[in-house]
Amino acid sequence: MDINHKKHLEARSKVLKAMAHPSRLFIIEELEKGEQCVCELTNMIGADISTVSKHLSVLKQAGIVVDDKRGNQVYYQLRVPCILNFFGCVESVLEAQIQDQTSRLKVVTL
Amino acid sequence: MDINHKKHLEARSKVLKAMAHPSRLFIIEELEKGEQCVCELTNMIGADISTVSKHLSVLKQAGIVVDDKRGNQVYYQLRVPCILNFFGCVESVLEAQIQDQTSRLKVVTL
DNA sequence: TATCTGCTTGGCTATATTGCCAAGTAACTA
DNA sequence: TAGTTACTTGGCAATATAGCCAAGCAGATA
Repeated sequence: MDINHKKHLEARSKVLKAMAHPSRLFIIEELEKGEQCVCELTNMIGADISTVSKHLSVLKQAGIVVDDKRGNQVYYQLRVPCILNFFGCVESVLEAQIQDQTSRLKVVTL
Repeated sequence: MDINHKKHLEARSKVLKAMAHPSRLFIIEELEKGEQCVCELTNMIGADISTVSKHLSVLKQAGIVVDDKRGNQVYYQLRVPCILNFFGCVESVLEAQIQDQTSRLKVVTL
């Protein structure tokens, strides 16, 4: 595995890691609908505003969102438009898991 | 955010989290080419075999790979065929990052 | 049977992540 | 100017993750 490939894998994994949290996935979903301020996201998520702010900074650091201060509010929006597509495969994995569980259940109840 | 949505986000984030490591991304890439035994992956990654085995068990737990013991070797393969597509969006994020860096460089060198 | 190979698991330490509270900052408002 | 709102940052404790070594186990081989 050459050094460039290694760096590329590290870069990819950082993006995935930034997305790999329920609240951050929720934020991404909401931002698909349009920009949102921190306070609105905080209301919807129901955690401390400092926690939400830190999640947003993780997403920003990873290049997934950008922020825009207007007045005393900060609005976040997605930086890339394709995140929705992104989940087709995650869903396939989840469906496969459900099939597994179902077939195990069948074995048990036979 | 209702409870079902929350569970769904948790399930999604578990899959992403399982993928969010350079060695595990490497494994996924290799398995796209076809099944591999633990020893081959270990050679390519260059870590302890126990480390690689644990990475594989993370991927298995997440439903991304399946294992098949043949003789005294264990072969792993992808459980879902779509992982390659999956990265289109990650790449967009990375490209956006590079654009950012480039434009910052331009500002500096003007 | 004894031993070797391929792999997994337990145990450990080092490091990272999460989420809250408290403190700090910036922009409005009285 | 003083106070309020919206947000970020620092600090802390709890928890999770990563990687190595050592030990265990299953299957092949002598």
